[in-house]
Amino acid sequence: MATKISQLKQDFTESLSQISRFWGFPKGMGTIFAVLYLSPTPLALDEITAQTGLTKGAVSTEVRTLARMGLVHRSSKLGDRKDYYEAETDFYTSIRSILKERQNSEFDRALRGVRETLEKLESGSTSGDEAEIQFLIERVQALQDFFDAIDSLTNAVIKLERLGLGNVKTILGVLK
Amino acid sequence: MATKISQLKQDFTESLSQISRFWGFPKGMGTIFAVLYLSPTPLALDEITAQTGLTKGAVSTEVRTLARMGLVHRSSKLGDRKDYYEAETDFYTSIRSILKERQNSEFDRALRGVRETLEKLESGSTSGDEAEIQFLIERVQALQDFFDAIDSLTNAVIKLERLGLGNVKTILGVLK
DNA sequence: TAGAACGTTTAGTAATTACTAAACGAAATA
DNA sequence: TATTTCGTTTAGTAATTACTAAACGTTCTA
Repeated sequence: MATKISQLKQDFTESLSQISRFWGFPKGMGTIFAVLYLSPTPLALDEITAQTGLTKGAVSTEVRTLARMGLVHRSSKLGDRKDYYEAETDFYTSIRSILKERQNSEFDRALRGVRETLEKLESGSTSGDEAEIQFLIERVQALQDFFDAIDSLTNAVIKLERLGLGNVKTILGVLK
Repeated sequence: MATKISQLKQDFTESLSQISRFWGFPKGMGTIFAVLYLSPTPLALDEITAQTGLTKGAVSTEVRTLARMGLVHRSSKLGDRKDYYEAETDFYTSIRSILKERQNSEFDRALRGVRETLEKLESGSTSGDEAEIQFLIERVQALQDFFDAIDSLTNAVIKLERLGLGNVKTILGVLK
């Protein structure tokens, strides 16, 4: 027996909401993206509110952060005051801008904190038991190295044109 | 002028808390890990509560999820009823178990949801405008491909012995 | 067997986050 | 200039999440 399109869209939207929430983004963000992603044409704010059940306010703010992350694009029609939004369909582009976005965040400040701890320890300006200081240097250094590796990997991904299956297999092959 | 060790530890711990929160884990989890990570010896539950300011209950539950993720290890001393915890220091090991952990989660269920949507669309059992169905198939398929790529990459990382800086540079070189 | 020393669970609270409803401002239209 | 049509902001509420305090069960010790 046949499934209705509307039902499928709803299921899909629900799945994307979950995924969004899982990655620490508001559920509504996933919902909005899903609706835009399944629309062949750009949608205006009101149409989004209608299809998601969220309020104008919520859609307004969340669609803005989606745009900042590069997951949706804002456009406008001549002689039409409305803003229109459409989903980015190239995820390799999206992932790059998301990662970039994250680089200037709280996260980066925290990373700097770790680096500063390390620098202070190494500069010899720390008072206390010498053996303990040596131990701390080792540990913090190891963590710092790890962060650096992640950072390199992130930058690598940012620079990639496409993160296709072929490339992934190449990576595996090289490293094995 | 000299910085006190205790001050440095506190700053470091604060940084790790932020990082933890940023990745969607409870702040306290980062705090606990930091305390363990900076300790040369395994710590008992009470010592952790003392150094973090959290309560026994909170430490008990959070240390358990840390253990499940492979970020800390539980041990015990002979003739001592206490549990002792120490931090995993090989982050490449940790990251693998975190990723594994995540694979059997809500997230995976959501992914399956997307795949099902695609299968229903492709099976021809969907009622509705044919052109629209075709459009939906394209879109959902593209997303599915993306997820598959991510999945491959994740599995690749899981299989890696070490994700050291050298390897990352190799990846970059190969893909450029 | 009573008591102490553990870790766990539970029930409730505090803090955070996601959202709503409504006021608002700016731009277009009458 | 008054009115409509848009998007944004704000102030408050609902829902979720992180945590506390205390009861609890178990195992060891006296």
